[in-house]
Amino acid sequence: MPKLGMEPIRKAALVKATIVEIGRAGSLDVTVSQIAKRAGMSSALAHHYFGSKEEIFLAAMRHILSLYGAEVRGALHLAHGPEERLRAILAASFSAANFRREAVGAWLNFWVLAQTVPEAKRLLAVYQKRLRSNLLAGLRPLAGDRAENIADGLGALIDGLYLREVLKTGAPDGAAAVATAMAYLTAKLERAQT
Amino acid sequence: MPKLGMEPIRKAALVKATIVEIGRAGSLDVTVSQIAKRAGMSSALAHHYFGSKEEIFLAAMRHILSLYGAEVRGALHLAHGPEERLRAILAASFSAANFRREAVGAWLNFWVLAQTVPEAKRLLAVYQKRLRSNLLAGLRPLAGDRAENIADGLGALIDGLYLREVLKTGAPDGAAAVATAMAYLTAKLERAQT
DNA sequence: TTTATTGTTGATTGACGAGTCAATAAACTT
DNA sequence: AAGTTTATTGACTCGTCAATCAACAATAAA
Repeated sequence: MPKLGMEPIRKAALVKATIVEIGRAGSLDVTVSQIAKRAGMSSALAHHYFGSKEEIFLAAMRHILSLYGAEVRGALHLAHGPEERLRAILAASFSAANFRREAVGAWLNFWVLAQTVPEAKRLLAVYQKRLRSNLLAGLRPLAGDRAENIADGLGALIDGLYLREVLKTGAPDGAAAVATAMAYLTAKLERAQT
Repeated sequence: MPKLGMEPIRKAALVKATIVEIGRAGSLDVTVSQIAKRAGMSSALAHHYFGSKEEIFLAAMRHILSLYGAEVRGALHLAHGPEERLRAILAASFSAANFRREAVGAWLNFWVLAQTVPEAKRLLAVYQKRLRSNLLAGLRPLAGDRAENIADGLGALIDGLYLREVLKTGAPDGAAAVATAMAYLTAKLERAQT
């Protein structure tokens, strides 16, 4: 059976399985065996490819972060003008892919991971910084030097909407979240123009 | 040594120690022994009084929630008029007592706990509901039927500001958080009046 | 066809941790 | 004084889990 070039395939399977398992368990208390099993291999193999559980978690984080990043970039690419770009960022943030229960659960737990694991903290900081600078790019033409202020509030609001999604029962509603964030935005912008 | 009436004292000590340890560890991966040690007793005694680790966590949650509730109630008591009351809620939310690193860390982890433990979820839901109704009471006279909309956004914003505090390095800045939340509020209110 | 190299796992190790228990002691009751 | 309740702990059980290892299989390189 052993063909060559398995490494990327297995790694990808493990990353995917990790996100699913964390989402299912709702916590980082997931065993390597569970993850490996879901990914269709032995736990020994998981260790073989990643070396440690922590590395598996970090890889999963990078994956979620890069998925999100790609989606934002894609949406930004199609959008023209500041308003459209801002809306695109919000839409990507709450898109079906990112705002699904399992991803949101994983996200929350990565936040916890960041408290202990410096590399996890770093990754999250990168995400925050990128979001901030994307928002600023859209906001500056519209709000001038009030842009930073608005961007920080909007960033926190986005994170808060994610957080609240965790406690909700029933299917996630990305559209509602986008609406809330857009409402914040327009309120702030109208005010900035005065 | 054994005096009578130790139960409440020991329970209180354990609750306090739990919050400190969770804050320190940045996760729920805290052993009963650690908690008990910090509270100055054996782990067996902790089990004796609480029965299980989960019960200890829940007691700690109730404590934090009730501290917060008391602070809001106290602040509300002194405030007159809708605007003042809203400001009071925000000030209480980000007061030095609630917004300190260790409490924020514990808060985040209780969110995680809520994913697994129904009682924890219930407690968090109670908190959310109470916050919402407090905000609504202040908002309705100012914003009429847009109050609900604003309250939901503001609630999420508060949670988001907490979340972001976790990643920050350095001392927490409650005043800045209040300012951000107030800015949201005034922007929304001005808009509502139109 | 030897000899690496890569893929793969069952079994094992070693550590840690929640919860239990038996035993001891001080205080209260009668 | 004898008996009961409350406080307290060290030692122990039992389970779990991350990480390692020895061994085996298949492909590629020499």
